[in-house]
Amino acid sequence: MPELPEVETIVRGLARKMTGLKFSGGTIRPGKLIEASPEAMLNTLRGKKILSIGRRGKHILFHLTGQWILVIHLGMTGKLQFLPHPNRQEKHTHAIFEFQDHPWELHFIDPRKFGRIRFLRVACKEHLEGHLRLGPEALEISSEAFIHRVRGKRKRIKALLLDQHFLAGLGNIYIDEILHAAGIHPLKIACTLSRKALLRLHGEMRRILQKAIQSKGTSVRNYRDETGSPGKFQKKLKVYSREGQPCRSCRSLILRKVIAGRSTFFCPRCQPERNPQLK
DNA sequence: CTGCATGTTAGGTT
DNA sequence: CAACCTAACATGCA
Repeated sequence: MPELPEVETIVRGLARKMTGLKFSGGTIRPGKLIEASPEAMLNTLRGKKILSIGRRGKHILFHLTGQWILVIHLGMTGKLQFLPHPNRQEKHTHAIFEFQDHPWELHFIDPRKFGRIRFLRVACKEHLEGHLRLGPEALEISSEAFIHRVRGKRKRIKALLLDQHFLAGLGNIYIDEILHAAGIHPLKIACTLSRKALLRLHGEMRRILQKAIQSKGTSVRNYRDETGSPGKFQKKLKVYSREGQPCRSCRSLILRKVIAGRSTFFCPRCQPERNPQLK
């Protein structure tokens, strides 16, 4: 569920409350969500201080003393909740982290278990990048670098933007919204898009991601921030999950089609498959 | 019961 | 090598 704006919202919230805290212990359920054993992870964590909390793509990064990084990916249904200690665990709580001299705890909850908690010791930024293997940040890449990166890519634009190795941070919801705002059909082959179209795509990507961060993310199903609050951007969605409803720009009915294995929503009029000036 | 779900990746095919 | 599709992961919801 969480894409860049949701992860960014969580990271900002956690950074405000957790920077400087020192891990004291906790409870970790063994399972696929956790690399390494719970004991090993708790032993490594104990006594480490949180220097900063950041984000790379959809990964949450807790930078700790001793060059350790706690990397959390929320998958589809993962949640992080910062709660007063002690707090009851939910049915699908997989880890609880506790802190020295601080009466709050961090819960990691994930019903579908697509999330991951990893622990990396990295000497430098390049080392971390080698582990994550992500493309440039969607909100950091320049328009020229973006256009350059699309060159030679014969993938459908929807599939290309979903690929985290190409660009990090976008997911199914925001891609549909961005393509609609840019007037680009999701099946267009990326490298056939004009320079003008790519400039517009880059601009709409920035605009929509920033607006979504301002709205604290999109809660269409079960996304919640670290306090349990939903986002507000779902009120501003123009195409996602609106199959059969009129386009808010032109009143044409929104279509749904599976592309790259994912539900894709688009307006056939605002996002023509063929170049409009050719017809 | 069926179908679907905001993510990622492995494996097979074209 | 590039790109496509499907399945798999595990659970909840309409």
